[in-house]
Amino acid sequence: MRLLLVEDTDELAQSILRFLRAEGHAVDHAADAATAEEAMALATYACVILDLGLPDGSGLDVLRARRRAGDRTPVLIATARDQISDRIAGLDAGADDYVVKPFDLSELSARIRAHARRGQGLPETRIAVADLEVDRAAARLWRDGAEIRLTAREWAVFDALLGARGRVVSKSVLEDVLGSFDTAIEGNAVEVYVSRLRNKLGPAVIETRRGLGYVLP
Amino acid sequence: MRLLLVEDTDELAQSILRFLRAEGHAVDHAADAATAEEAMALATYACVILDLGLPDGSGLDVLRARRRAGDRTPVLIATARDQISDRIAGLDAGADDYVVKPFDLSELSARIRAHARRGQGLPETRIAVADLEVDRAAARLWRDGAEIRLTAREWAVFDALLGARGRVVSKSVLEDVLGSFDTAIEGNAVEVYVSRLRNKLGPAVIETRRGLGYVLP
DNA sequence: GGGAACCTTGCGGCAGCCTTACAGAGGCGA
DNA sequence: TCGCCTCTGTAAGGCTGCCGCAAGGTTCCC
Repeated sequence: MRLLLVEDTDELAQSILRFLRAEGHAVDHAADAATAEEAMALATYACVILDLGLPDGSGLDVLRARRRAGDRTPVLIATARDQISDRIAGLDAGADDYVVKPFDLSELSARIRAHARRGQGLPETRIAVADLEVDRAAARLWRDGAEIRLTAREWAVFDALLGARGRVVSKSVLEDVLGSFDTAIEGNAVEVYVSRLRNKLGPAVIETRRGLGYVLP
Repeated sequence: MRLLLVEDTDELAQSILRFLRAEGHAVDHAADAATAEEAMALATYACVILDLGLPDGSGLDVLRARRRAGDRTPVLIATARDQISDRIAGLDAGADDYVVKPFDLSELSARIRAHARRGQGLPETRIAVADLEVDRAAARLWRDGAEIRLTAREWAVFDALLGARGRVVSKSVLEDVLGSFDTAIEGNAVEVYVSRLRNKLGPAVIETRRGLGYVLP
């Protein structure tokens, strides 16, 4: 499969390239953010391995820009062992995975297989819903730049509707979202949460389909 | 969202459960492979966190069994730092990701979000019926881009006709469809619903076969 | 022309939904 | 430990509009 390696340390890059090519992959190499962005715009890759510390800018910016442009190519971030916050930022920026440097090459290979195999289908992290701006990964949302705060359960219901956007979600599915095996839900809890959400989000965001469930337009 | 934690070390399990529940997730807990398998068969999870060292068998076997059964729920493996071969085996068995123990809880959470997000990217399946556009999974339909709203029973009848497209559906079958809600049907209810559907969908969509039933061309 | 099958419309009853209120659980600060 | 606050789930009451029947009209076939 066709891969893109974004890595500025030449020695490391060469050894990774050698290994992946030996495995039969067609691998392109970009040593800086500008080249990487250009390559991703020009070609379609099964997977991109992205180093964060690039000479001409953060790899994260490249990633965000591509995601904003609707690109869903699986991206695997390479980071140093102690940069946990980097990893989280990376995942939230739309990365699919990360590997910790120094990484085992056969492990890298397994991860590439895992991600390329999946096809794809990664939605952007910021989406517009009615007049709201929603960041699913961060579990936050805004209207006119002002943040609207949801409680944990309110978000759980809203997130379930987001995940099935455009499709009708039955009340029993939403009950499932709210309850586990041990804490079952009875009565009209779902209705109550929909009501509370409408109070915060406005009445037009969640539509009722009598007898069927609820939809996010 | 609804999660499943498979972890046999009780102390660790409790602290993860507490954390994830505080984030608003509905989390089920399984302490052995048998329980885990049962839970995954019974409920639909947004993501599963799977420990490999279980008392009654390898978590990998559970994973392989589910994948063989066609289950695509995102699975996140938890493994000890030095078990690189385990990680590779896990990814190749169909896992989507792994975290290394001991892991940072907020990092775990970010990874769960990243994977659960992806699990829902189902493509919508729209089909054309006469001059209508129909999405059966979403229970919605459109003409010229404008949505036509059906009530629950109207949709039940229309959906039954869709499922047998091209074949004649007898009135008694449609009565069954309507009766399955729980109240028995008498009289001309089916005719009434066909009439209401024709009002909304146009007269040419549903054809009458006198003495036999109805067809969708 | 007559009968059977089907279509259409109107309407009361009630299921399903919305909203508000409230009590319990849990967290937090003093 | 106590009080305060937020979040959560249940209960109760009110309202909306869907449901199914009924009645009368229309089409089809013998």
